[in-house]
Amino acid sequence: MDKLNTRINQNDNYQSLTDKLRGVGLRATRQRLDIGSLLFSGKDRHVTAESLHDEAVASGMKISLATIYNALNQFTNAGLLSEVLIDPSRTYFDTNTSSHHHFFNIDNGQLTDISNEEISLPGLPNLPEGQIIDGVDILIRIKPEV
Amino acid sequence: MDKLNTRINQNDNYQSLTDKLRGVGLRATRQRLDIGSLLFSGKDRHVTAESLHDEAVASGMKISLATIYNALNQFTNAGLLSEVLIDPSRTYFDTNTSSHHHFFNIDNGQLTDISNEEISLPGLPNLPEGQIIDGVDILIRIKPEV
DNA sequence: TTCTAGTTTATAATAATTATAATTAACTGT
DNA sequence: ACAGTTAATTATAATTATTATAAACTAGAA
Repeated sequence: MDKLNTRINQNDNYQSLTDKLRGVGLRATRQRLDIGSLLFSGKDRHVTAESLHDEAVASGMKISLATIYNALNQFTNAGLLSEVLIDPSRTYFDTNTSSHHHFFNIDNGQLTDISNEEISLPGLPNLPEGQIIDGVDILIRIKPEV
Repeated sequence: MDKLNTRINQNDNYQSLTDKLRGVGLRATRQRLDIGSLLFSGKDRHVTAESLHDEAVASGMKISLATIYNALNQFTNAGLLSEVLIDPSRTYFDTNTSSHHHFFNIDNGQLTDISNEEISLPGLPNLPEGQIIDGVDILIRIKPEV
């Protein structure tokens, strides 16, 4: 019954997550719900596969790293996450999928969102013939003064 | 003498490259001169370690991939190249080290420079307290119309 | 020319990510 | 609730990009 209670509670707690996953055509598995509970519980987040796996393990969740990779890629393809270009040696995922940009603190690796209202790009260059914009990424690298 | 002629011709052709390398504190080795001749012969270029190695081999140059990696990183540290954030799975190097930005054609992977005059970013957001800008990267992803 | 610190290179090591294939679990219809 | 089908999970191997190692080589100084 401990197991049953957990199951029931999880289903309760995860109902909106379940809807979210089904809404994008993904089965609501325990692992995806657990991952989703870490990613989509309020504030926006930036994670790597490894950081998220560490966090899941620390929370007592039983999920393999392969599943984390799969889920992050599936969530991204489904539009629940977006990929951020920060560091060629690691892929970062952002729970904020709206159009926005980033500060990257080169001193400590911290990533901060910049909302679209805080920045403007009025003078867009002429696009090559026959091409249209798919997206714009602005990364402002910052460092401590002095 | 064939070998000698080659040596002499290379020294002639590579004189300005030799100066360039010495100017940044790097010895003018045959391999660095060969790599430099591919990178700095006029128009600006975007390369990966592997693409440059393929090109060097195709030109009959005898350079190991490890040396290409070493040279690209040394050139970058010395300011002769800059690194571009395009694709987390590969590092791109740009011979254009002035402040500028990029179009990235998501359809064919082609990278094109956008000069600073073609783009403007007037409304910079407020920086976090005590932080200053180290650099700004703008990447405009484009794709074929329709 | 000789000496020495810096360089090259084959190779091994590392690190992030993806592929494989067998087990397990979610959904669909009954 | 049940069975059947399909998809997901996972341990593990494979792959890929990159960096480290250490021995052989070489550029530039004396």
